[in-house]
Amino acid sequence: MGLAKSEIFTDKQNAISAFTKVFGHPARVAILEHLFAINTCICGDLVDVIGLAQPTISQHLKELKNVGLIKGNVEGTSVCYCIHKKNWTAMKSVINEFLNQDITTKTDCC
Amino acid sequence: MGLAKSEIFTDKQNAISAFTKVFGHPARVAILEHLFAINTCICGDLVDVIGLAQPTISQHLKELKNVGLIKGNVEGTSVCYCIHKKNWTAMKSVINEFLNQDITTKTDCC
DNA sequence: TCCTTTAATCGTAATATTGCAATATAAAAA
DNA sequence: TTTTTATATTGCAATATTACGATTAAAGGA
Repeated sequence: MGLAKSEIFTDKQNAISAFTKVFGHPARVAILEHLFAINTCICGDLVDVIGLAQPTISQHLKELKNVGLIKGNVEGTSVCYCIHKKNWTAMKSVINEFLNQDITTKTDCC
Repeated sequence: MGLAKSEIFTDKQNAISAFTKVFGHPARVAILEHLFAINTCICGDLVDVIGLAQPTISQHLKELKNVGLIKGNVEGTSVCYCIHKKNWTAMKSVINEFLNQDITTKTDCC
């Protein structure tokens, strides 16, 4: 298979897994951290910062763009990427709702 | 390949991606939501609740256990699973630190 | 126009993931 | 002891992911 049966899950469950799936690779975590750390947006030097080949970085950027967490802007021969603030904030509230489920009233079974 | 070059990333980056990777499948999100919703711990009726075959659920539970987010307790012929509270809380702080990076001072490039 | 720079895309190899049928295991019940 | 119940494991097929070399595309400069 290799294909998740997403049709049997809720939209919210699929949304949570879609966002977190993108975070499920250290390169994409590193890319996002760099985008946050650098005040001005970044393009091709991600290749030097991360240490993966250019096509690999380009592929990871594409996945980040596909879920809407970054956006790119063509500037001459290079492309400037940055965090998509609005979508990042929206994603945060979805993930936080999931992470912050009430744990206190539950009794451990083991 | 299909294999992430985890050695070129920091421990924190790898930890973030390890946790979120587990959330990157709707079935595991659904399992965790159910474990949170049911006050008493749950074992095999996850198969009915989720709608995947028993070996598939068992496999997802294994992955959740491997990252330490749930724990299981054998009770007769059945196994009682529950959230590993301490590890869940620790995971939350790691993920939250990543999600809550300062976004306000950054200027959009596009 | 031709070259350089930058990034995307294509093609492909290696590996991982998802899902399930079949089977194994282990404890309780009959 | 045999049977039932509950879960884990094995094996496998289909698909996805990761990574990169080679190539392409598009803009700027010589």
